Amino acid sequence: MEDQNPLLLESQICFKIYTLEREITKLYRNLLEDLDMTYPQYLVMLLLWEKDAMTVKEIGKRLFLDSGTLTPMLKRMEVNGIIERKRSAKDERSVIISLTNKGKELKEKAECIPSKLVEDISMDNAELTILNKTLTNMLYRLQGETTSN
Amino acid sequence: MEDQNPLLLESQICFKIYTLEREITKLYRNLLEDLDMTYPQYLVMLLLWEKDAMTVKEIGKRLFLDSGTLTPMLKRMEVNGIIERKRSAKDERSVIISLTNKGKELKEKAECIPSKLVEDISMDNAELTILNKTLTNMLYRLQGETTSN
DNA sequence: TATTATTTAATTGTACACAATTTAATTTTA
DNA sequence: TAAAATTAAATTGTGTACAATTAAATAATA
Repeated sequence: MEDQNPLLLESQICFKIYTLEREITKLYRNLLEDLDMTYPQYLVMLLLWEKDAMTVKEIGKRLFLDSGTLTPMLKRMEVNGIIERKRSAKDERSVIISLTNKGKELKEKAECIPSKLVEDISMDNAELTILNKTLTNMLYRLQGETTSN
Repeated sequence: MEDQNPLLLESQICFKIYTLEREITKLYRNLLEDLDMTYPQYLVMLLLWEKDAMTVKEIGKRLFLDSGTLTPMLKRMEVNGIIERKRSAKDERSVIISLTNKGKELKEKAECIPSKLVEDISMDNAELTILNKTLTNMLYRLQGETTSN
């Protein structure tokens, strides 16, 4: 099973992660269609459902996204009426993102998503646990390099 | 280690894959900077270095990308002088993508990339093998659903 | 305290990604 | 063979990503 040619596309784990990410986004696209949000937007909502009212900075830190991505995305979410954006009174540099009532109400409709997703993926728990561990390990190594500057 | 709240962000494998994909793209960005190409463009080049002259259709099938992504990307690669695009004489609907001399010459400069990447990731072979297997499995399940329509 | 440095978002510009539609060419079939 | 169906790219429109820069506010310090 050794790889003769390191340039051979199929042998590359990175390509699989690249492809898998898009397949997963596709799954979420279907699951989130009713909620009228995208996967990255759903990630923001997960944070806010867990703890309402966070700054853009905090959200960026948790999702590893910068303002160039978040600012326009959060504006779209504001237009859709699921979040509010307002400057912090304490520190005018910061923008606080909080849920609207509509945004809060969506939580209930989203509760079923993780289980549906696990169903779609249809892998047994043992394998998922190993995968989770390996991904965590890999992520730790890569982010150790990247976030240290 | 069981998860109380299934909506908790950190517990989600999908988020890790989403994050990992961007970390990997970041690694490639650095490695490919000299070659003046992006990661998706590099994937196209891998295919062409392996077998020159493919249609857009074939490339899309291998990379799971559609013409909405490929057409503008291939045009950029053409502008950069690494590939050529021309209509097939046999079937005017198809566009054949082939390497220019500059594109062929880049292969040599790219030979070192996989090893550098493995170095950056710095995971042992056993773990990489398991990861590869699990990713393949997961991909098989997801694409089995998605590509069947 | 006035100046400098840092921090937080926003902005600008480039490059994917993909759904949906359009256009042109080729096949199929009535 | 003419009409209908299919196929391959291109186009249109929306939504991330991210590097690099800018603007405004706050913190640090000379």
